[in-house]
Amino acid sequence: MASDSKKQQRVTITQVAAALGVAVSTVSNAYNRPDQLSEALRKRILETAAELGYAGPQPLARSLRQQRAGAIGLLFAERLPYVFSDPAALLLMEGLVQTLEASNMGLLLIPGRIGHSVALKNALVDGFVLYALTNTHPLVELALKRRLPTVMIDQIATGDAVSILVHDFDGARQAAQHLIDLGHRRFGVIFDRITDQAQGLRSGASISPLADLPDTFLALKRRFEGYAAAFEQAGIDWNQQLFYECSDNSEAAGAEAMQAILRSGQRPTALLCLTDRLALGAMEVAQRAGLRIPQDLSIVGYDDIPAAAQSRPALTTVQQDHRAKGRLAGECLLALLQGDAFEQPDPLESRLILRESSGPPL
Amino acid sequence: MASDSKKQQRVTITQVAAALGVAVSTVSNAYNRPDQLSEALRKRILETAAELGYAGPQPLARSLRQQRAGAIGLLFAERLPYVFSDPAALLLMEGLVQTLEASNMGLLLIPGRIGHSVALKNALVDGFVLYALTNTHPLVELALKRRLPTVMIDQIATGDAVSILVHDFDGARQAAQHLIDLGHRRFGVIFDRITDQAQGLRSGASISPLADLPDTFLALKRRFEGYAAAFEQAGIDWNQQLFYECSDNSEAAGAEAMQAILRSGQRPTALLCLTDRLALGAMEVAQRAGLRIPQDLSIVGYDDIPAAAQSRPALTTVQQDHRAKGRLAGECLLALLQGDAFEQPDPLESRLILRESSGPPL
DNA sequence: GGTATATTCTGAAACGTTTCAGATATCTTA
DNA sequence: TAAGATATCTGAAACGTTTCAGAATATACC
Repeated sequence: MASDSKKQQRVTITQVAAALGVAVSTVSNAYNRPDQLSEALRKRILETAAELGYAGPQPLARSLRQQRAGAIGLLFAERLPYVFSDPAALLLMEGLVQTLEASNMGLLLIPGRIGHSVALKNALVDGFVLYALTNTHPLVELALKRRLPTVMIDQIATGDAVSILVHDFDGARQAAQHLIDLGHRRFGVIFDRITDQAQGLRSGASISPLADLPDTFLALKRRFEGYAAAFEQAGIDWNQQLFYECSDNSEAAGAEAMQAILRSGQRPTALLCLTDRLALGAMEVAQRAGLRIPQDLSIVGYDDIPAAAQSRPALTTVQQDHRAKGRLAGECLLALLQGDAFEQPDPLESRLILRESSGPPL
Repeated sequence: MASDSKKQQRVTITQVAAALGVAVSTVSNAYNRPDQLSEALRKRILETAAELGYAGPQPLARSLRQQRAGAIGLLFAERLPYVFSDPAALLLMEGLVQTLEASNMGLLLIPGRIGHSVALKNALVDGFVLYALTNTHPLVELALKRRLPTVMIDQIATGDAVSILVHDFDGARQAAQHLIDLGHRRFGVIFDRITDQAQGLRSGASISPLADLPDTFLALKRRFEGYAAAFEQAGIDWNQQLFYECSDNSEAAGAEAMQAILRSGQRPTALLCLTDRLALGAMEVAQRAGLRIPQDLSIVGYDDIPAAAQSRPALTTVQQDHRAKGRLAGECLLALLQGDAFEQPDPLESRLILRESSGPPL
């Protein structure tokens, strides 16, 4: 009996059954249906299992048989570590996990490096949540190929998927309208990357919200449209405003944008930032350059991440309930898994939160 | 052919093979070993698969056959959503995910509600990372029962598991020594829950670091011992100090602790907090009560979370590299999975970061 | 033309469970 | 005591792949 080899053989249910001379199904029942066998035999089985070092029914085999993985997969455009530094994403995940936990489901974070999709193809999940992806992203297609229940956040669902949307148009329009009402006429707009190579300062024409950008985040597009609607109503020429495309969504990127805007010579009196992280980075640089906020420059963000309320001055921003978004995504996916009647949920509200970073221009 | 029923039958590799009159193994090879069949046939197979709506080899079956899940599981004492609000845990996860991503491994967040361990028993993973658990926590035992490669963070490993440890004793001693050197003699110590019911203000004797608390976090114990060592060397009586046991690790809990300390009448000149979150909560309350920091009260934290550098005044604290800790955990686990030679890694460094929240007593 | 070598494809045995219809044995009930 | 109900256990068929030794066919070489 050469058993103590380095690569120890895993003990299986069959061996436990053989050791006791009972049927495999009886051992299975000992674990899963205690009412199906006598208490005495069950106890003997569990004891023998412990002696032999049986680790209990192997989840992979059980899952194959039952055709369920007990987890849902979260797919994300950025490299995985990034998600842990993004406050909005974290709140969303918190909400998602809250719902899943109640159903005893796990959350699998799937590494999504472009071009290397093996992890996605092999992910042991019962469904997907797609987040921060554009409709044309290669991972989306691959995920849909899996033909699992799917919910897409901030994206128009394709196929049988469910969409979780927010009223981004309204939120953005409120933000722009607020600044217009305060008397602003010259704007800077700072936004996350929409092209492969972030282009920095851009002309308004090149990113007209109506131009069909090849591969754009829906939320970003909707927000542009909201800004544009407010501009148009006030007779403000979109093409005359200053735009800056960042390389990513981070405070550092926002800071870089602000520096470029300062260098540009054109001096907007108000900044519309497509995320709070960009806004906070820009604010810091503006202050360091001696600008008073909001007297010399008004700044309005988007998302209302926790840091927005704590900055000095506190950031005026558009609030959306990221946690609720995550919870809703989880609920929709669980409903889908149960085969419940299919129904697209209503878009979530977003509303302007007035704080200290916006005021009338001097 | 009643095929379009509600619960659509999943297409399998067998059906694809049958449709083309080729062997199942050939279809499998078309997906996994393109060099094993002619390009022409492979193309036909893939086309037929697409027509039939075959989603590709089902991961569960493949995983069972290959005996690998392609993910590792993270186990956590707190309810799952909590982890997303804990800066130290997030940094750790970021590091962990960074390592895993490089090996195309996913990270499964396992819901760990006590008493309901079904998710843990069924988790489809190749190994575990245990974090923020005490050695006697029921989940630990259950995880070890799975007999998978395991790394335990901030915990002495049992069985074949690997331990990731930090020099907490040194870090804590440095923190206490720093305050002693500044001239402090009366201390308050604020710490996270160590008993089922958090007890608030406690006597020093009841939590003597040498008393064997039944179910304590190792890191917390080591930090106590570090404080105690510094106290003893300076002739400061541990039992005369003021202790407060919080109900959880949060800013709110730290705030509550500070209020209790203020009400107690005893007024320490310095506060040793076992985490930065507790320290920041306490600092806020102290300031609101009119205390100047550090003149009226010095505060030293532990962890060096990002918020520590940004508080006013910036928090003096003990730094540990949470990201590196997560990375190391990932590397150890991957090595274990590969069957590499087993070796306990050295504990990580921790060192005092001097900032503005500590100074000589008035 | 015959042997050796590639190339392409196949069959059957795993992987380790759960499930469910049925086989025994035991208990009620009239 | 016969018949029905109940409790306990069994056997075999899935679940959907991958793997690997070998069969069949084509290609190369002397």
